[in-house]
Amino acid sequence: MKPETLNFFDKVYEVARQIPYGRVTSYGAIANYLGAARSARMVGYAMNGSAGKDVPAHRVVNRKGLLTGKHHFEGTNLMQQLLENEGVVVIDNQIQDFNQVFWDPAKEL
DNA sequence: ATCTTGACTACTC
DNA sequence: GGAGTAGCCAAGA
Repeated sequence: MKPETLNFFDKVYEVARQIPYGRVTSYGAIANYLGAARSARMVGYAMNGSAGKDVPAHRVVNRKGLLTGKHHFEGTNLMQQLLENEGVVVIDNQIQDFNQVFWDPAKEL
C-alpha cells in the first residue's frame, strides 16, 4: 500500500477523526477538504467501513445537518443520543444551530 | 472492463 | 416551498 495512494476511505477516516468534540461536519465538507468535492457520497460510503475504527461517524451528517445515516447505526436513535451527549442539540434527526456547531476541516483544520 | 449502488448535493418543477 | 430528477465519484461484483 503506497503512502500517496492512501485509500479514499482512510483519508475520510483521518479527517472525521479530527472532528472536535461537540462539533459536526458534512460529507461534502470532508470531501472538499480531500479534494474530491463531488465525492460526498463516497464520504458517507466510507463511513460505512468506519465501524470498529476511532471514527466518530455520528459527527458526520449531510449538509442540512440531518442525521441521514442514523439507520446505519445500531439503534435508530443512537446517533442522535451521541450528538446530544456532546452538547449538540438534535431534534427529530435534525441538528439545531447547525451553522454554529458546524466544523469545516478546510477552514479550521 | 461494464454496471450497480450509495450515510450526497444542487438544480428544477 | 416541498418533492422529484439528475449529476458526480469511487468501490464492489
